[in-house]
Amino acid sequence: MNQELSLHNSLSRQKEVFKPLKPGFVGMYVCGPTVYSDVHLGNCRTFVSFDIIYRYLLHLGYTVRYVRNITDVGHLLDDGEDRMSKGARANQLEPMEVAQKYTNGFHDMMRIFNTLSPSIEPRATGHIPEQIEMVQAILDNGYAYESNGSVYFDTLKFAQEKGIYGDLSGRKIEELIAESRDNLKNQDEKRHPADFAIWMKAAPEHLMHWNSPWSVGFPGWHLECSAMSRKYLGEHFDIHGGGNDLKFPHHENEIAQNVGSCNCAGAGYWLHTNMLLMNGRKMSKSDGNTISPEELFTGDSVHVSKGYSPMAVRFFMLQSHYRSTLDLTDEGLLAAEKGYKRLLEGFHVLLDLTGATGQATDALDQEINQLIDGAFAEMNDDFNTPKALARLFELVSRINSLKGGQLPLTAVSPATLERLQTTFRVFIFDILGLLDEDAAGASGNNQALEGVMQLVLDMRQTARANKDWGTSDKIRDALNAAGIVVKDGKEGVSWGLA
RNA sequence: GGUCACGUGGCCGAGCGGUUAGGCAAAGGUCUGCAAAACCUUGUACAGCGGUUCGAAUCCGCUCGUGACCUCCA
Repeated sequence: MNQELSLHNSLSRQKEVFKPLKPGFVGMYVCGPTVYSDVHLGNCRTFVSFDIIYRYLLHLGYTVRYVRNITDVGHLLDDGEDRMSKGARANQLEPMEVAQKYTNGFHDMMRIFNTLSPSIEPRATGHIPEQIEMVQAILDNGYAYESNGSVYFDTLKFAQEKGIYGDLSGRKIEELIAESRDNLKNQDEKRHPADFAIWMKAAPEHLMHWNSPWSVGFPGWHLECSAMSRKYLGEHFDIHGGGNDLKFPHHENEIAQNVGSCNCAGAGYWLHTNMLLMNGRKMSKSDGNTISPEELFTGDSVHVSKGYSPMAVRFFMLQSHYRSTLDLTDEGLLAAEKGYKRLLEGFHVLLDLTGATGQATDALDQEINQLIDGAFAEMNDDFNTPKALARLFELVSRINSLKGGQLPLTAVSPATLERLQTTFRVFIFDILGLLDEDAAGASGNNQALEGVMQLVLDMRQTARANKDWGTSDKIRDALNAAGIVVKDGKEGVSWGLA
């Protein structure tokens, strides 16, 4: 359990042992959503992935400052119009009203998926001065030039002098020269196609704009993350994360801006999550290959046969590694839903286990401890949730066997049983961030149902004792029809929601 | 076109040179009044063709296929 944490660093393209800059503390920046439309599932997968990473770092005992921004400035469209203001005009709303609406929706969805809130959630529009300062610093260092009120990053000069441009995304400046398309707006203002705007002069009708030394305008595409990560995490910090599709140009340019402004590289470890696919293609809001979280929950979509609960979906995501693509399919979701229930049911059974009287030297006792250690070891290996889950499921088999009598509790020590119970609780709820959906529905405000079920099952037991199979089966079938499953065990009857 | 990934048993999905991944589904068995649940057993998979190696799903090459990035995108 005291193993080191290793993680895959996109910069080196290999696993590295994680060493925080300051022992005990971790600074992590994750690129957040652009709030000009509803979140979609792909976003959710990424943020669930980083939620696991955040939770596991906390579990390891780190004090983590988790910064995840809200992009409410918007980015340039091909026609040069700011996305935020475009949405505003279409809906006759203030730009900030649009941003707020979708920010709220994003927060609601993050809550539904049971992700922890970041420590700081800075907004791009709230950090215009910091961004202007960074533009100025880059200009002062000679890595940007002003052109017609806009300021562009001098990518070619930066690449030649620093020699690091392209390190993250594996690109070469020569290739950029050859491949860059020339259909960008203000192309003529740029010295080189690979140059990118860090300050844009606003067109007169542009709604979102601010004063700056160069023009009334707005910050460039990639600047906010550089400015805000530095403000809250410093010139050097530990982890920077985001979706794979942000690697280039967004993250590459972020690094360039960091180095270009203060000669500091920003994050030491770059983590990238892979894409959520549907029908084998990237899920994307721009090309319509998408299913909204709501549609997935309600089943109101041609892509699914039924609705899936948020935790079933979260579990589905945890069954693959964050660096692998994950193909959303109805069959996959169905399997995940059952697996999730099996895991939670195993936890419930485990809580009721008592009477462990074995020794730590018993083979079963040792096996259980090894599986527990294994689950943590898998998490330490680049947050391998699918493998950790595999160990947990092997433990579920042991747990059920202990309950059913196929394995003896006399071969498990009290300490190990307690460790197992603690581990399951910690793993399922704290690390994997799952919620007990059954418990939420069956207990708490549902004391009445508990009482009724107790009565009904008592009556059924009486009937069974009298070999009145007609009555007992009628009760069972009626409960089944009502969505309640009766489970006859060796030591009594239990029930659960189907 | 350039760059980079990936192609695993019925489905999903781990795997990073030698050992059972795991989940779902399926078959047989145990348990049960009958079921359900649970437990046990079973599948001998790694796109194709070569190569390296005592040994390859795992390394190398080629072929085919799919995808991502190169343009806003998690």
